[in-house]
Amino acid sequence: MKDVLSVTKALSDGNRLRTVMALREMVELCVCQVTEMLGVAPATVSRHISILQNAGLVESRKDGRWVYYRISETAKAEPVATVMEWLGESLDRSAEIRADRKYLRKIARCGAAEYCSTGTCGKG
Amino acid sequence: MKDVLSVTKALSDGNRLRTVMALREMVELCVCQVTEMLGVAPATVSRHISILQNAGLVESRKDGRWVYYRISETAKAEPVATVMEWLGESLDRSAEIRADRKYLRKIARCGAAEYCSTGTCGKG
DNA sequence: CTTATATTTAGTTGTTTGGCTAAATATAGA
DNA sequence: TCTATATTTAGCCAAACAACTAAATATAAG
Repeated sequence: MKDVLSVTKALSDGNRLRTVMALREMVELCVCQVTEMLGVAPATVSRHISILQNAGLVESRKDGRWVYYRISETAKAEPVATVMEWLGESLDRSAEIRADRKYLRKIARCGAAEYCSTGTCGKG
Repeated sequence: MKDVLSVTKALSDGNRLRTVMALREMVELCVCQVTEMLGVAPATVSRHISILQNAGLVESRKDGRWVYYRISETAKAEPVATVMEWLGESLDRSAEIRADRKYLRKIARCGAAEYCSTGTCGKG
């Protein structure tokens, strides 16, 4: 039951739901990009993502100064894929998630690194 | 997003997960039966069940002094059915849920009313 | 009508959780 | 090496939450 609880608890916060949906949309994002999207402190985002990671929903890849996160392979396979499918069906048309996607498109125009460091890509 | 959060929050507590699984197993249970199973105060169970009900996961039927709860029709239909399916796949073999089922079989030998009121059916 | 039982609501308490800032860690680049 | 940037960890605070008890509500039965 602990495994199931770690997943439901991970998904029982609005900022974490937004993060999961953003990763489903963009395939891969670094912490600073998620931070921009959510509008909360980097430390807070880091903690949210680690909760998603401990639940097995996301996995990471380190590249220089950046850590990129994406939906984990186990989250794409059964039985957790069932939940992810439900999230998609239930949130794809949600106003908050649509607004996030609009914002993410702006971020995606530049590489993650450029976006985070230079501020030359509409950041802020 | 609020709807999705109400469901994930409802499922992010161990006693509520046990309650949902019990209702999946037994079709219908009154508050006092769930109270026996969980081993917490009736008021606590009542509050847990109302959270499940507000999330649309269970529905009730009043019969005299008793209020019977069962998995709601909307929880059996898409898209929420997807989540319920995941719960089944993930928890059917869980130790806690198996123990609950064993206990529920004892309760099921008598009617709900008899079990709760008389104490002549192995209650306690 | 009175008592007993089932459930819910109200109010209290300790724990968990989400947010912050500050400090620590890791890496890139001057 | 020294500085700047990205991320994480630690520590703090306020809000949310799960548990309890006591009281309120509803119904059945004597």
